[in-house]
Amino acid sequence: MGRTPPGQTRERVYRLVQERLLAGAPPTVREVQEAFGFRSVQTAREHLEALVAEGRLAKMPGRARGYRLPRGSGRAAPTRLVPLLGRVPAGPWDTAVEDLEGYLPVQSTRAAGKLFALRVHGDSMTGAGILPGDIVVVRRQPTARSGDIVVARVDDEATVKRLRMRGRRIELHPANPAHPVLKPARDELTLLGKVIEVRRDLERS
Amino acid sequence: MGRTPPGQTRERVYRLVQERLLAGAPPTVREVQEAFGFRSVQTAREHLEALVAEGRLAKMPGRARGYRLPRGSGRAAPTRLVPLLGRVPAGPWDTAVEDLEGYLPVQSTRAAGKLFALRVHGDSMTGAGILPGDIVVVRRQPTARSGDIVVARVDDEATVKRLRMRGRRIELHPANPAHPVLKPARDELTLLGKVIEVRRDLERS
DNA sequence: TTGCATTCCAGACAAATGTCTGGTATAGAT
DNA sequence: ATCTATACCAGACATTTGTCTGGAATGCAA
Repeated sequence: MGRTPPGQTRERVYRLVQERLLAGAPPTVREVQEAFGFRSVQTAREHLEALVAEGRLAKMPGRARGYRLPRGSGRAAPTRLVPLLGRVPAGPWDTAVEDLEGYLPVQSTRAAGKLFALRVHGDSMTGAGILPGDIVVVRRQPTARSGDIVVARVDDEATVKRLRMRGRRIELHPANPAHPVLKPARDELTLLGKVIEVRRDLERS
Repeated sequence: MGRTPPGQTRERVYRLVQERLLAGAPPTVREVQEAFGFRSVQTAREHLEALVAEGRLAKMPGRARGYRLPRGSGRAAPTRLVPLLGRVPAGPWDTAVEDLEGYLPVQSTRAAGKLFALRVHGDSMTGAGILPGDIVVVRRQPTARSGDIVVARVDDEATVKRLRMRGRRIELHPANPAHPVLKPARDELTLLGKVIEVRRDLERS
């Protein structure tokens, strides 16, 4: 019947798909139909196919809930859910995955290793812009380069520090003059991983 | 045949579902079947139903791709794709949504207003742990409380500062002694929104 | 042994869902 | 007027997909 102005409904369909994608899964054609009160499935389908033709949506023909956002339009880097651990993994990796506070979505280009997240305690890295309460996303890796900010366990204590290589010696530098530089012996130190992202929530405060 | 140890395959099924959910849509039962080489659909279904019974997954019975993560298990707060803007929105909101660098997933409890993200230029907030190159997630709102970190436009220049109310006067405080406190007149200032999250990428550096 | 739980298989049914054919109505351009 | 494009409808068909029934193999405990 040509009721709504051209392109107007189209836009709302696009937004619905985007919304549903983030809610967990894209809508079915019939869900779109009902969401807009179309009396025919085909109407919803035409809008969706038009969006695909415009390049604003991608689709997997035949598959249920086959409409997606096209590549590069948001999730260029693969997104992963990373566990936010309450305590630092103590023993072997598997055992400590118990007490977690939740998960947070992280985009990582090198999604290779296992990622986890930690809440920072203490103010030893404030000079590097890492404040108490911040969350650091860590990639588990046994080594790191000088200058990297790392999470390490020294004497059963987990800390976030900047790694410095002094010849063969390892130093852990805080970014706060009130804290000392740690110079642990090799066997006192376990490198848990490298900090690849820092996050701070300012909403609940 | 009881081939794999108890719970082992279950764990991998769970991770597959989680992975697919972030990739756009949860898998179908038969996709799980094929991913693990099961020769029966039912085997995949049993693993999925077991995960639901354990409370690790939720499902919408009958619906295609009906398996989700249960509430509170990661996406307690709804996740949204937030546009990372290259420049600060100049005119009215709609016009400036053009040049964006991408989207990033953000969990927000109060998903009320519109969110956008900006890359920070300059070192005026280093004292508050916001460094040059950091990304701030901003909730668009016309007002803010004293003490909030906000994004404001002053003289066609966008800045991130801490808002202070001095009686009826508004002051924008940097967190760096090298920068001056801004005391703009009412009509020189446009409050774009409140910073609700800070992110720093340490991977590409 | 018996029982029970777990893991897996074979084959089918039924609901959900993508797709298609043919049509109406309105607006604008030629 | 004629043509074209857009927005929509009606009814169907075919595939995808969730679900079910019945069973077999393995390990563990009573």
